[in-house]
Amino acid sequence: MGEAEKKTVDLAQDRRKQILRAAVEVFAERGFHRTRVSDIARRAGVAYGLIYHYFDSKDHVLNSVFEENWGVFLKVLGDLRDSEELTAPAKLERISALLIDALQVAPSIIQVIIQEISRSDRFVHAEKVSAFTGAFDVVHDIIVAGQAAGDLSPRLDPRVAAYIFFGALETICTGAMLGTIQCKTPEEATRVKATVKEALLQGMLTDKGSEKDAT
Amino acid sequence: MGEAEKKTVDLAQDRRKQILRAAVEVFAERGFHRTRVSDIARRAGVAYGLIYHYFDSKDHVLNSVFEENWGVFLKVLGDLRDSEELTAPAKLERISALLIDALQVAPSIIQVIIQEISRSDRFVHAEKVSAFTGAFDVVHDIIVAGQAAGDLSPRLDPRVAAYIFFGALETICTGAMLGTIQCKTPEEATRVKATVKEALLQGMLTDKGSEKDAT
Amino acid sequence: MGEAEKKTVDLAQDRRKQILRAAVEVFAERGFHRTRVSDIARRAGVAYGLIYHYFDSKDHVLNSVFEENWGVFLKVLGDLRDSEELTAPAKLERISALLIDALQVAPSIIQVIIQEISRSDRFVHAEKVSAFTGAFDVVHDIIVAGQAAGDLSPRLDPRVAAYIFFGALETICTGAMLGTIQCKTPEEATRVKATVKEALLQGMLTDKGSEKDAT
Amino acid sequence: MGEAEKKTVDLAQDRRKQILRAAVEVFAERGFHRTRVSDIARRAGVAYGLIYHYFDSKDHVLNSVFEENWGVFLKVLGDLRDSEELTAPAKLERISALLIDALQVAPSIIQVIIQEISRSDRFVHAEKVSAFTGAFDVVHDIIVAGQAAGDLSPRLDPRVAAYIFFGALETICTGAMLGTIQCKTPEEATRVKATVKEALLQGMLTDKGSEKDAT
DNA sequence: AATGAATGAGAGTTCATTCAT
DNA sequence: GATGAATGAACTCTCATTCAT
Repeated sequence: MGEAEKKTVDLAQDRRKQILRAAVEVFAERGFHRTRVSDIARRAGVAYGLIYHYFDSKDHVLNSVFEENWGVFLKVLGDLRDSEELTAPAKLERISALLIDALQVAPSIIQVIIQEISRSDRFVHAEKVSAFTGAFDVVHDIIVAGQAAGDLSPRLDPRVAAYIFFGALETICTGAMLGTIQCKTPEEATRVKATVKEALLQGMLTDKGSEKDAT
Repeated sequence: MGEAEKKTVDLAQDRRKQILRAAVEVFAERGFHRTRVSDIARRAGVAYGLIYHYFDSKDHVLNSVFEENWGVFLKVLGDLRDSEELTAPAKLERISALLIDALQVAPSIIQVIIQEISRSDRFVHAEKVSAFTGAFDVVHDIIVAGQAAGDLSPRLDPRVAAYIFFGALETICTGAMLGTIQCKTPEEATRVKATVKEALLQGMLTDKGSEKDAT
Repeated sequence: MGEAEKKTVDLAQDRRKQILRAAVEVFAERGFHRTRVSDIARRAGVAYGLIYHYFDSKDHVLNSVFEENWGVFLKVLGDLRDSEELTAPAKLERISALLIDALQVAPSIIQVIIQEISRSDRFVHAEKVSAFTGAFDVVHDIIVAGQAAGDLSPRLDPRVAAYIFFGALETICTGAMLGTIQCKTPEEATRVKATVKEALLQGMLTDKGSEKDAT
Repeated sequence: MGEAEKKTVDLAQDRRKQILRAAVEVFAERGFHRTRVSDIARRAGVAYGLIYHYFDSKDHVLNSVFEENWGVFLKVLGDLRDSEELTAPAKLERISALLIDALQVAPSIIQVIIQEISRSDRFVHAEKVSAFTGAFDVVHDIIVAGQAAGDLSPRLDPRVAAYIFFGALETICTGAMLGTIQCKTPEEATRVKATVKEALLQGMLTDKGSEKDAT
């Protein structure tokens, strides 16, 4: 490939990324289905026709957002699961930290993924479900391994626990996006992480509460 | 009001309920915006024009679903908060049990509320946000009170903890609706409730895990 | 079915017919693909949305034109073939007369069918091809039978002859629609029929021409 | 003009021809309006922008196909008409032979011309009509002359007869392109020509059929 | 000459909503 | 009350054409 060709390809990739970035922004603001193709175009500063140069359809744009962002996250999750250096609780803590940090770096992307992952066409678009279940499976595996190692409570249904873990994180993302959870500065993020760790790992109870609760 | 008139009103109320029930079903199946007014009508067994006799618009139908169902739940939550007989942890446990039980009785309603509460039109429709924040505030208040009473960990940011609590329950609802969490029989429900209690209140860690984690 | 319902059905059928008539007119004038759905609507004096009440799509409108007109013609052709009272030449003559008469009664319909039967999406829309081959088969059968009875020249390839027969008629239709063949009055029609009969059955040659041509 | 310049012009002409050839192929396969400019380009192995160096528009490409192919045919037809060595029937036979032979050499070109000549845009693009009427006039003139010479039946309306003649040939072309008329090998072509001659000149009737028909 | 990114008019289709019956 | 025919705004997608490189 010559220099000139390479440059052209790069430019094309840039345009693609530019459109994708714009799409993420407007999807985050208005939601996928309230977003018109022309909204994406306007935000990207291009004609709407151009979007069809780079993507097959509006749906395809969303899918690309998923693939090119969630895929990376999934990869990291997978590596984490397979790591032998960390205990299960440490892995879970790491995952929540990852997500909360991502929230600071790229809140829109997280928002879109979280929002649209559970869109009702989920029954139709298998990729999205599998995107979700992919991450779910990792957490599920970590919990099972943690129980086997004696680090996590054997009284947890690992499947339900994985849902709880994800749900907690998802809602924090939503809160962050709504601005009802402050999570912009490193300090704020640290505070959020601490609460997640406390609530999910140590439990919300104090010893006192725990005693009373001894049913 | 004469007998005849009263009967007419009752019949009208029946029709309204009939449409609302149908709406909940199809909203649950397809999501609000993928549902056509004619879908609701077909499910209800009426002509679609009739829906405009009882509701101003399609949006209005959804709002009614919220008001007439979530409102009831909110009332119960409020009463629970104000109860002086229960500790904060017991109140939280009660709330999760309420929701999980509701999931068995009226899964569609829960699904619709959960699905649409976090929809992107939330910025537009204030009722829905307030519907959500109404419930959120209750949980928040309970957590704050629990911390004050020494029953709940003072290390929790109460706002974040409330989100975590809600998120966990929300995702369980989603899992139940997707069929990936079994929650139909009383036994299954009990098991789910137990995991929620264990994970959120006691924490996922065992003592062993807890020691290792003593950072 | 009550009177009222029946009337409603009739009115609906009327609207359908009204749209179909308008469609035939504009298809004849501009061709199918140059015709916008809104053109049909304007001609029919309705909103374009209404067309989608009665037809699934623009394609469907065309298909309906085919089915509801060509189908009738095909039926007549089939009956003609099966008639035992007429010789093959008489049947062919009858067919050409049928078409030329139809041209006076409903020129637009004939034009649309002729024009669009050979549309290039013919490879896609099997109905139209079969519409054509249906008619073709009848003529083919008549020619074969005529040869067997000794009424038609055994030197004809029946398949090619059927094409010739149809092509001659088709082009006359085109000419009539272009206005280059006068075929409006009964006298003109008679004259056209006579030439068709003369050219196709007797042949264009005179005896004199025939002798010279005796290769 | 220097050698180099001339070579450039030739190359330019080659490119033009290359595009035109590609256009004919895809027009034949998909029809003019279903063909995208990019289809032509892909088939020609050039960028679609280049087509606009050689042609003003997509329409212009089609027009060029007409002019540069039909024009040649028209010239031959004109010469044939003016020939004093052949009788009218011989001329007609020659024309049909010309077309059927062309069908073997360049079926796509014939197909495109036949298909698009009778398209609905005919009212818009005068060239195409005149292309058609040019050929029509020749046949018309030949028939009139043949009648005057006593070689062709005086009972024919020469205008209608010319249409019949053309229509027969046109449909044979269509059949050949659809593959329903075998016309590839010289033997097959001969057979087709024989049927055309028999049907149009001698007539389809046998003497027996002729007697019965003596109305 | 050659490329293909960029543009935007234009077309088909959907569906919430209105309203005459 | 009840129906569904009728309307048209809104939206996605196509593709001929232009133009900077």
